[in-house]
Amino acid sequence: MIPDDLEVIDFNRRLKSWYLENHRPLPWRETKDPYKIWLSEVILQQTRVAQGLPYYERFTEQYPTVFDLAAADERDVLRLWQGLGYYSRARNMHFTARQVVADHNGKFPESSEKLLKLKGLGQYTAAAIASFAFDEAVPAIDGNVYRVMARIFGIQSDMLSNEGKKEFWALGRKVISQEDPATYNQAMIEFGALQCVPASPNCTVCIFNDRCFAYAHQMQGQLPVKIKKLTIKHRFLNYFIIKQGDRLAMHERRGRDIWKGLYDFQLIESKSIAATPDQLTNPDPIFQNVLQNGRLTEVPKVYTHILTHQRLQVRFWWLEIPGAERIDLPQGMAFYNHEEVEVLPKPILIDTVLREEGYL
DNA sequence: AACGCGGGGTA
DNA sequence: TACCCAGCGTT
Repeated sequence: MIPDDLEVIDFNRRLKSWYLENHRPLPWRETKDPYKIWLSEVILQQTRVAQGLPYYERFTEQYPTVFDLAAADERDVLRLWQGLGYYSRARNMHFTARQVVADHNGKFPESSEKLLKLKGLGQYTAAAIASFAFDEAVPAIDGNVYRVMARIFGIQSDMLSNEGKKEFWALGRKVISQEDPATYNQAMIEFGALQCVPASPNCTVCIFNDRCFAYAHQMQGQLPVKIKKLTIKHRFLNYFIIKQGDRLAMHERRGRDIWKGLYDFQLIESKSIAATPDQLTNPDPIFQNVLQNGRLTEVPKVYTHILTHQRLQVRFWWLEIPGAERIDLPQGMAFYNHEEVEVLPKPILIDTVLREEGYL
């Protein structure tokens, strides 16, 4: 199971040969530019290649260098990120771009240890950039690689526990090719993505089936071990889309909750699904005043929006204010015209509803 | 060490 | 449904 030096050499020879024949041509593999590699790695955190690819194209076009990204408004960065999820990635990326420009003259630090200090770069991403851009011999272990290692080498400890991670990373340091660490890391990731897939891998055609622990013991379905306790929270959101003319009242979400930095509407959260608006309580006198002055139209559909950790049931009401005279909006809210609404970063749910309602 | 953080694809 | 995806930051 734990390979000796000769086995490591053989393993690397076969892995690299497999990679050279089978890898997908992906744009971030054609460059040594640490900025573009960083961009791709952040985009691909918890994100499939197919989903991230168009975002990578748009970001490299809109912000070709770290200076361009650093000069951008966070709002525009979030808007370009819209739909990718885990929006703290975009905020941290923007923050780090500014830091790289301000503190490092626009050049990325050239070791995984230094890269690790940057916001948004964890052990995996720091190692990936260090090996891909600077050929540092440090293993980059993502979900794919955990799976490949657990199966081939028979690692049965929990890959989500700190103890388990230590074991995987220690073995990774032992197995990684010293001659070509960049290709080794790319190959391990690609092997997990294409051959050693999570469900029903086709082991009969696998180049490692003669030395794979999982295949020998028929434990592909058991490995890797991931012990996760995820509690899903049910929430009921009620949105009032305050509208006057073509303008909508929106505000930026703040604090410790989902969609931080994105824009949404007047929200009243309830303990259960609300049939009518008067079942919702909002003591804000300003909102009550808007409610008095507006014409309420309900969006008939109840939207169910699934996040990893929350299940949202969401209702919308249009609250149209007649005329054009100025009206006080609840704290933090402001009117945005059609063009502005379009460019504000919004949760994908909000974007979807505005489209289905014919506003966008 | 545990938890929170999106959205989409697949079996 | 359940699981997974080139994970990270906060507490």
